[in-house]
Amino acid sequence: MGKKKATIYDIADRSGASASTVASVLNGSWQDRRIAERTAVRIRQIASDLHYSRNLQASGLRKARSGLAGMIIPKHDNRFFSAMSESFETEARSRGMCPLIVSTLRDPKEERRIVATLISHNVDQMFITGATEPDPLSDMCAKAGIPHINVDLPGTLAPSVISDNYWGASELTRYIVERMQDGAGRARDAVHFIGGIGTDHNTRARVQGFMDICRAMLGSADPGRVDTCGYAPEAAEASVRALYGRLGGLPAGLFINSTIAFEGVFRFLRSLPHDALSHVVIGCYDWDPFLSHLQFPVAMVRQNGEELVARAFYMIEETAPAPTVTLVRPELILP
Amino acid sequence: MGKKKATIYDIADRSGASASTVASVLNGSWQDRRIAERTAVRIRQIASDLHYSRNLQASGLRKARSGLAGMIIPKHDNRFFSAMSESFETEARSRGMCPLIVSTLRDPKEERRIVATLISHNVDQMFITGATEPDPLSDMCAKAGIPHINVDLPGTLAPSVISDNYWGASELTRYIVERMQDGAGRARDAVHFIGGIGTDHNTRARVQGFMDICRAMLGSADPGRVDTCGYAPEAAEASVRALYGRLGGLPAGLFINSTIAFEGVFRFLRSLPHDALSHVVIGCYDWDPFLSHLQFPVAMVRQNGEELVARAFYMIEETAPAPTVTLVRPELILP
DNA sequence: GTGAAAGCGCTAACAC
DNA sequence: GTGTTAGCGCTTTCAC
Repeated sequence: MGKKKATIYDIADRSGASASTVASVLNGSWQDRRIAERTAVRIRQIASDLHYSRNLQASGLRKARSGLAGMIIPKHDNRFFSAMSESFETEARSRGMCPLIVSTLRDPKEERRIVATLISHNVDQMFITGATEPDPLSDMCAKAGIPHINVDLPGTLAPSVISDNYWGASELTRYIVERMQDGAGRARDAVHFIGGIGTDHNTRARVQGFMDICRAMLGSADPGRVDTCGYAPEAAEASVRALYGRLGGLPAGLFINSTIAFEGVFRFLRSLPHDALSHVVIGCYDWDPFLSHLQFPVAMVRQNGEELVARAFYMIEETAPAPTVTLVRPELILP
Repeated sequence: MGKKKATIYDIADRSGASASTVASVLNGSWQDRRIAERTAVRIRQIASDLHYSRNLQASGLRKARSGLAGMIIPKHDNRFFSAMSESFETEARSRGMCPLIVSTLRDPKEERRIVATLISHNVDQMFITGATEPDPLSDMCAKAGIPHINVDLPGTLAPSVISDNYWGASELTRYIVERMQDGAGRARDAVHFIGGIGTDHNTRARVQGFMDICRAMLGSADPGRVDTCGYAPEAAEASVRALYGRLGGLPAGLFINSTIAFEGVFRFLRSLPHDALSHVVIGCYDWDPFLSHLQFPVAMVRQNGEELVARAFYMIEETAPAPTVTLVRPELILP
């Protein structure tokens, strides 16, 4: 059964029509060709009898396209990126394309290997999301003549659509500092930044926003209050613990840079007596539903993955887009 | 730059070799053809000068394959499925295939549409994961001659690899009941099951395990203690609240069927005085790292997505596999 | 060790 | 309204 897939020739034979007639009926171009309704119906009937399925490889080869919309992401198992995947699928499908999403595990070498594979599969466009080194990838796409765009992390060779990390961090910091001031005058009256990677573009923008607001609202911004200890929970846990030791207690405010880092911080906080937490204002850059339900309130910054993807599609469809950076505001979610 | 991609003919022209020689050098079959090392080197040099990239569409068309490993999943934005995606990618890549993962949003119609698309793209194999109606999809794959397998939810027309839900639920129930017995003799000394969909295969298996252990350990299993109220947090929250009202307090044990349902239950529990929770034993079928860090202990069942995928690959590579069901044990994670 | 030629399934230009 | 024909870029006999 169905050993060999039926082709338009099989249908042409059975129907007495020619291959091109069959093809145009089956690929939707029959209106233009003014094929008779009767012919079309007959052909479709036979096609379904034979379980015909169009061979998009052959079609694509001929048309020099594939109908595949390619996207690379760092990880599938991540709320932010998996939400982007879903938006990407929706947008791709609404354009009649099949989404092809592949993860790179943040490895620059793997990024290149995978982009090469997608190019070989003739993807019609490439979304480069969260790439550690976007420019070499842009280069590869350019050489293959494939429209492409950077998402979430910017590059210099193609348009980029990224979160407004500076704005998000500023707002979150402002929220924290305002709340802190209710109990001003105490010692340890500063806000501390924990998590992220110092060389990462997004972390840098967030630190910048954090520092600027500290300077504006508190009169000073001490770099010693920023610990970009990485994203690992263990590192973040160690970081708060050390901080707690140094200060002899919790600081007035905590800016945690990602939910993953938050996991570690939370582990430490949970070990403290309950009322130790009552005076610290906590904010987390990134969103997770469970954080809304803890014993203490947490403000969060939720990135707008959907909008990032929508804008990226919009931009990639421009002719000759300039390598500009488009910022998309995240949302501040208050407890 | 790179407007038109280079083909083997461009390289043939420049190198003086024939297209077939170039092709075999560039696709790895040159060892068999005993192409001279010198020729190979020269060709590869020119290929890289021209930024040649193999056209897998043309290659696939000719070889009647695509190099694509297809998988459908219900959702990307889900810990379990996104973890499976990562395992799937690893396995696919190690076989030299490109993973093509598409989500269906649990809509049977969309499932069929997407499977049809993947078939049109000539995927070499199809992994049908968490499909609400797997059999029609099997049918489509069979007619197209595509090896396929069901994962996570079983079908009757193809081999299936699924979690041992009965075992997982039994173990979780046993854990809960054993702990409950420490404080036995109280009223409200029963364990209640909340969440999931009664008609869903997996939920049914879990309810079965739950009931069997209740019967074995507590002497009776009251169907009134099972509320498959769906997966929505709101529904689950309403369910515990009602239960609390009926019993005049919390039951001795709670079996929450999924982390999503848990979110709702948690919302209610949090509203209770802290010591109200000290006597209830809580288990959650499914795993989320944040649940390990709550104010009260939670036992969890963690499904082994990696093993599911590994087994599925193993089975799909069998010749003429029977439509058997392979069970993979989840892991009980104690607080 | 290498080349010539046929053909994978489809589309598009042109013919009638 | 529909048929004929020439490829898309590659692989694969078969020939030498």
